[in-house]
Amino acid sequence: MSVRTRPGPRERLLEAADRLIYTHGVNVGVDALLKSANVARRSLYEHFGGKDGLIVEVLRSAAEADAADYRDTMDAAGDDPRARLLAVFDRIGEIIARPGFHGCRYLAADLALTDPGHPAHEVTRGYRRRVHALLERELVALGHPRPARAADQFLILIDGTLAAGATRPDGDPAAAARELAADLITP
Amino acid sequence: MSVRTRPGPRERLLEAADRLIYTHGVNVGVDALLKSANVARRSLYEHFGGKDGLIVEVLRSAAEADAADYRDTMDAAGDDPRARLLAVFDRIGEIIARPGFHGCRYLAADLALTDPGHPAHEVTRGYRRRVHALLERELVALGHPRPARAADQFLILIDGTLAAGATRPDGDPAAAARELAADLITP
DNA sequence: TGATAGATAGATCGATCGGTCTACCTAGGT
DNA sequence: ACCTAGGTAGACCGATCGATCTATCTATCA
Repeated sequence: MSVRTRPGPRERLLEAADRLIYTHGVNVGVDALLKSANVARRSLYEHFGGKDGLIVEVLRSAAEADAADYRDTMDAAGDDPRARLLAVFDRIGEIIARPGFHGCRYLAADLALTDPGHPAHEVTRGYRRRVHALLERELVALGHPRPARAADQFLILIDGTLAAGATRPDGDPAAAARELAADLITP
Repeated sequence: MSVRTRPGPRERLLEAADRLIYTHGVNVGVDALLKSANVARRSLYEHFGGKDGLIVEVLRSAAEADAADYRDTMDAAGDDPRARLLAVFDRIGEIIARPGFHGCRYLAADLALTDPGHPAHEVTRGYRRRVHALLERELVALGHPRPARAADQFLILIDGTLAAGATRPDGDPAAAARELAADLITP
């Protein structure tokens, strides 16, 4: 009643797995996930069917949040498509600087799950398509002659920036990539 | 005598591990490595001290070969620093198109080995420094005003290209990145 | 020829893996 | 008051993990 309802085992598992899978990789043990979430073993298999199902659901909800973050970032930058696009790299700079950052979770999942048939790949592919569409929309508004190709190039810059942030913490990869992006949208 | 001397267990293990670790990730089992190399269990621990030692040595020798590949690629492009730098992306395009390609092995290792103290990270860091130095050397020869920063940007483009090649096989990320690189070295 | 170093094969170790199962408990609805 | 659905706790399963060990074989060299 007066006590706030404790999140159910499904929510607790998603939250704990989101954190543990990012920090320890998808090969983190089921026991560690259950212990961190304070959830019974059985609940995992009831709600997600197994570890793979949990991984997929974690990626799906993270993708939802990250896509919303892209939208919010661009909306906060105003109406100018150019400013909206460049704001993405400022945001990525913040993300890289966050304690505990060590790379793009979607790329990490794709590289770690070497079975090309793993359902997680569909989730990451869908996420990239969404980001590509967000970028392309701005590039169209900007009147870019080849918006689809330019969105490809933006994604290359984003992936490269996240990789650089994970492996070469010195320097400011987001600012370096922002320069390249500015060239890309400055005729 | 007339038979070519069979490579020793160390060489066979390195070759098999290089292949299996790239295709199945660093979490591939020791048994699979031994079986693929036709090597006794004991030999692994004699030569490499353990699985981690083998991983480190595999990355080290791969880094040696890849650094040589960068040099050869640039040398084959002639003397013009601009041509030498852009040739890198043509080469990466070939690598991405190779059957079985699924991303940069060094980034995959860094993302999979979540322990920041794992000795493999030093190897990958050293490799990136070598590539950075190779690029910066050309940028200096080109008279680029900020060669170190430009080399950072080249590495971002390279990492992004490899990531795109691994996750979005459609399109031609190497060509897209080459365009950005050309802008970067065309005042 | 005999000694030695290095390789092979494989048993074995404790730990952990993902997954299934039983037993108990508790909150909500009738 | 009772039933039921969903949760917890934890034993248990076979498989696999990385690593250590013994025992045997083989090539090379003194």
